[in-house]
Amino acid sequence: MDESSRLIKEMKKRVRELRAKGLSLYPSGFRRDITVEEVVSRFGNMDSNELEAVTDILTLAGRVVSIRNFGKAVFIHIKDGTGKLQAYIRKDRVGDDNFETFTFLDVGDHLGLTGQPFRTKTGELTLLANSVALLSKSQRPLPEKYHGLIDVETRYRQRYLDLMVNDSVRHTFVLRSRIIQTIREFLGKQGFIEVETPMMQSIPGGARARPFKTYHHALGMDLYLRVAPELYLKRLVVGGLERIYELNRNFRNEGISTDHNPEFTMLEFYVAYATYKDLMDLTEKLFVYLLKKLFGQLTINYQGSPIDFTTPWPRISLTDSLKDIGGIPEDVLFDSQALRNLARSKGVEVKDNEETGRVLDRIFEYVVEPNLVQPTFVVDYPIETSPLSRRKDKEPEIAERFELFIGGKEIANAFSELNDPDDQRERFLKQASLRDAGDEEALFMDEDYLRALEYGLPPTAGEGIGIDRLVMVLTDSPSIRDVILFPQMRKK
RNA sequence: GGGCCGUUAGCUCAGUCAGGUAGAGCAGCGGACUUUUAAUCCGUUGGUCGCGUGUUCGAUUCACGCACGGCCCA
Repeated sequence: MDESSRLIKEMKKRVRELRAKGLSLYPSGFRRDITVEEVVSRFGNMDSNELEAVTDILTLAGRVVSIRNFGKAVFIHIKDGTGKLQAYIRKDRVGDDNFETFTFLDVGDHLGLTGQPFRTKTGELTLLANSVALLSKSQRPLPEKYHGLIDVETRYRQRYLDLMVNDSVRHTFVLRSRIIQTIREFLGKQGFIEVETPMMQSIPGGARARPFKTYHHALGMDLYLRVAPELYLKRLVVGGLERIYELNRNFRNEGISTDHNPEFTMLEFYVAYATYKDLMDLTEKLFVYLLKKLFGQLTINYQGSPIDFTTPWPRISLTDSLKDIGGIPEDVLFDSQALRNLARSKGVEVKDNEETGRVLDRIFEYVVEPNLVQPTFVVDYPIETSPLSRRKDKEPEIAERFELFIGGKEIANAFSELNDPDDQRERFLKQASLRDAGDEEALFMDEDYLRALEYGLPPTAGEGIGIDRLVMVLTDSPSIRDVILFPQMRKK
């Protein structure tokens, strides 16, 4: 399709002609000695007179993003990884041969420049060029300079164009990197070590989710892409790694939405000799560290709503949240049939054989979750939807578990780990029967994991934080696709 | 999986209601211009109107199907 474009044909034809003339369109070896950012910081606050005294010859490089040609002089803007700078090229200064470059220069080409900084009469800091050198020829037209690239499909499929043209996109992904770096920094200071566990697993485990399946030819066996690292991380705690984390990709074979991408980044961390309550405190500390480090304040804006991370955050039980925030009457909450009827009346799809805990979950997602804009811990989940969580000693049907909600999204899920191998076996068996009944998200029995538990997992608490959703909140992005460089797309 | 919306030049968008084979700006191309910055001025090229089928003398326009995308729901 692109190949039939007249414009691209023209550009490629010109490239052939230039090559035929012996021009090097992709030369190597050009060395810049300064970035745009450094030019601005060194010379940005000097006035015209001060700049005239500057004798430094600067060498920089960047992509040409605009050209204003005056015949015997040209203004261009170049953009490098640090910013945008204007350059002024006069024929009488760079010489006739060098100035020839502008007979074939396109927006999109990479250019190397040497020259001195000065201020134009409109006051813009500009490089007065001594010489120019083509560093890399563009053979395709760039999106328009004023409106930029808007088409979301092109932005996702050809993210490099999006990054080139839309500055806020670059900012979002720089911030994403800083968020992840700061999390690692925090965890390191807290005595955690980072580990890497298999992404290809013969028994996918650790979360209720349908896995992707693949095949290893040499081993002759099926493998699954992991839906969570959880079971491997807890094996490591059995082995004596008491504070560990993994920050990497999970894969879930489910629908795509503004909050879901099939591959997504998850932080999971485990602390031996701790409970889920300790993790609530640690989570608050982590967020305060992040917010202060990144923004210098604890308040941000998400999609028009202020979010205040000042601690402590409210802790509310699942049932209280359904009553007080969701407006579900108490008598309905504890009446399985009434609950199903209510769910259906609200348009929530409920299967007949579905556990009551799952029904509660779905109603929660519908009536409570969107309202949890400020950071909120929801605690006390039913054991039946928490097959890897420890029971509360005094309420064995309730798990020692919390989920954290921010901006109406589930950001984290944590619990005191179930370390009783016999109870865990029972839970796996329950899941296996769900799987037999057709529940493709139910957990697989994992004998090897049970064996590890039989050696003794210390009392441990573990937490998972969805990094993509966290980045959404911190970068004010409405869709997960805005924080994943190459979101999953259908093949075109 | 369902509903709604979208797909027109390289990019950003009109036009479609009411059928008669399509326009603008930017970009491109030719020309002028040595402090412009959405440069300006003169001239000019460029389209499988997402794909297919149907209705019609005639379809970018109407109908149906499909593809891709977006939002909402599941």
